[in-house]
Amino acid sequence: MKKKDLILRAATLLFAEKGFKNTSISDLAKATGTAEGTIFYHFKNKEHLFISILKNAKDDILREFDQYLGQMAFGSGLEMLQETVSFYINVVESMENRFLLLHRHDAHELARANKTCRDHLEALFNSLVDIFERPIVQGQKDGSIRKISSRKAALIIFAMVDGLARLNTFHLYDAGTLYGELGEACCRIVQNQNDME
Amino acid sequence: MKKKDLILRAATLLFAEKGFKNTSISDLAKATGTAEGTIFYHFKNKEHLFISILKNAKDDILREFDQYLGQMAFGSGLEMLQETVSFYINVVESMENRFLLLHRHDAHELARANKTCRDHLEALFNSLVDIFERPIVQGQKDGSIRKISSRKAALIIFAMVDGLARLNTFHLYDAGTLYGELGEACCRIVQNQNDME
DNA sequence: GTACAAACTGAGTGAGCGCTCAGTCAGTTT
DNA sequence: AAACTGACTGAGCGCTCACTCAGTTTGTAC
Repeated sequence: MKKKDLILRAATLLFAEKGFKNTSISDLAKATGTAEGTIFYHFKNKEHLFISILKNAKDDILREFDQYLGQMAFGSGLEMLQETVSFYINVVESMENRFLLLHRHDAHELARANKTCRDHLEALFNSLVDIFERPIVQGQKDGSIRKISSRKAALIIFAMVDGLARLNTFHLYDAGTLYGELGEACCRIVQNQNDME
Repeated sequence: MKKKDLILRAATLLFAEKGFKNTSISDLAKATGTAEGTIFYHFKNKEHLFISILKNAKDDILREFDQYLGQMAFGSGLEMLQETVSFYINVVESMENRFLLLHRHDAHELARANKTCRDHLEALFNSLVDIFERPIVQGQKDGSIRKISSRKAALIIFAMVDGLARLNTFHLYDAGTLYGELGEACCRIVQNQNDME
């Protein structure tokens, strides 16, 4: 079971770095020190290999959030939201190649043709939005967050946080310098304020 | 000069729809009713063709904003920002294939290896952020927008608006239902409020 | 009508691709 | 020791790709 894991690990890196189409089986074989045939012994074809990686990435990402958010206790929903946002940013950085896989177009392309792939992607997307929705719902109970559609607020915050993370990934802007403003922006979007209509 | 334009137009569509790597010269020749050789007569190679398209897309997008924002007058910077956001959303939809070109990973990939491509992409990115920064600066003059780094605020709003537009493009969520909340979120992020520190 | 260049053609080329398959080999079972 | 198993190999197949080039057509000036 050694080579199979080697292949999975190397493929995650290469697909994230160079893309699915731009990574050839021969690249993968060289990177792992295996024969090309070995790759097809373990995975039916290149597409199935990609889906295995996608599934792993999904599980890894969600496990990371479950572990962190499960052990933490928060004073208010708003506080929890703030923590979630900054943890999300950290996770994108620490699991850079997993997120690169998602931020690339490859997965979305495959999803159009392949049901399994689409299901994994949608499940992951929904779970990520869930992560932001949970603190919003709690904040609405404890009064720290105003009454709005929790799903819509979660989607907007997700779009903002993930959009910023993507700018970072593409090296268009060092998003690190924006994290302070990011937290403040989130607060302002959802928090209760007496003088607003 | 007829066939050259035909090729440019068809390539814009196909690269946006299927991606750079997934579109072959033979696809392009079929779509335009030309011979494969004609494509190489007009463009040195596939990469140069892509860069021509990228340059055109950049010019088209920026012209669109210049035309609209040049002719309009706004009551306040905050109002102008609101209008800019909703206009941005409209432009992404009406120029879907140009933005798809940017929202795909292809351009960013090429940018890593090709200086010209990187310059075009960076110029476009900076111009897009400029579009959001301008109303913020004005709003800070007329008092409708609080004192923050205008660049940082513009980046955050750009990340949010473009992130939402991308969700739409990838059909992960019908962002149309979020546009009301989007405008409100922008307001809350930047507007002056007496009871905030 | 002739001359010449620019625009265009499409069969052809070699490289690279995903994938197959007959076969090797170490380790386990009988 | 014979039979079997599962992991692994790499030459090779059919195919697609970006790109070339010798040749044809079209447009223009005299």
